[in-house]
Amino acid sequence: MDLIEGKERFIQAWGALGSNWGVNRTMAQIHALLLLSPEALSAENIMEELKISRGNANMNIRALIDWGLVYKELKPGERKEFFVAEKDLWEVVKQIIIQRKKKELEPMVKVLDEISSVEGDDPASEEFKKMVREIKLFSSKADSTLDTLVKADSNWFVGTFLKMIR
Amino acid sequence: MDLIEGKERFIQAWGALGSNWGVNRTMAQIHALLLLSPEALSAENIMEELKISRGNANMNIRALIDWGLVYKELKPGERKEFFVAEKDLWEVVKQIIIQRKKKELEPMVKVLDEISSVEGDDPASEEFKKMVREIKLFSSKADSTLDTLVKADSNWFVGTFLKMIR
DNA sequence: TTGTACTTTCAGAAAAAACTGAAACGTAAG
DNA sequence: CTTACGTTTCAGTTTTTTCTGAAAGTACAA
Repeated sequence: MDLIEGKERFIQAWGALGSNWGVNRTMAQIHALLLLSPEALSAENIMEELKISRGNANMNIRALIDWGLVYKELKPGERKEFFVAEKDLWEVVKQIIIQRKKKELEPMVKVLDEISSVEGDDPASEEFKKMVREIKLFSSKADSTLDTLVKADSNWFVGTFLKMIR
Repeated sequence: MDLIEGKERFIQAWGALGSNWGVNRTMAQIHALLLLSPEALSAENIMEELKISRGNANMNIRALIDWGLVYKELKPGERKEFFVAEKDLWEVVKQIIIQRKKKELEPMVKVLDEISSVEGDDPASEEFKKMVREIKLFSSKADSTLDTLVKADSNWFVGTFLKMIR
């Protein structure tokens, strides 16, 4: 397998993976391309390599920046913008956790709070409220566990964690 | 807020959450409905409550069973099949981890193995191989961490983990 | 064997998500 | 001010995903 082919395979695989992670296919492919690229790339470079339109490239690059997975880089003298990926994978995972926690877990907790106030003391209502309380408890625990995880650093994660819990 | 309304809100919210977790909206709504239901429900019950077609109900129920999130329950004397949700949320999360690890992480590791054999010792190829090795290392660690996590039991998760890592 | 009650399948329809390309916009240099 | 170079936006189109409904399949009982 040669380099071109290898890159291609990786970009495809990373794209497929991303599409299950709240990151659409193209967004993940752009990230993959940047991950493999030692130098910063311009929007044009990305459009060419992935054969996508300017609009698509621009929108997905912005989204990656919002997710904190890609950074803008301005070269002195150049008017064009260049982009580099966050290459520390633990950092990438952390960013995804942070973003998704905010976008998913927190709204869920809000709904749970609201619906825990259903009226009625019949068995069905009591049952419902009990289930809601349980889910709320679990969510809060998940929330704070993720917070702690995100504060932990890379070395701790890859090194100590495993030994500690065995 | 009354019970009907509360259930409705919960089903909507759980559906939205699921759609970001590799579980489609309807599948997650069926799971939500079953979670709230003290008794097992038939396909018909589910079709009515969620206003979906028989085909859709059937396909999503099967998928939930495949994911290990819902169980079939046969009532003696009844020909119809009934369904109950796995109600232990830690069990639910574990199942999702197991399934997604298999469907996503493992194929990724396979691709990484393949592409780590790119030929060429020019700087670009070396750079590429270095990146691939790093990603592979990270993936393996994630893989075994998740394995360990999945083996741990619910009480450990909700109780000890937090204290341990603080 | 036939009827009945239920489940499964799947082609086509509908809905949702992603992409394109061109026009509008912003900004620095001339 | 105007041109040149680059970025952003978004209406319309394409692609992908999900859903429907009817037909086919299965299994038990009479």
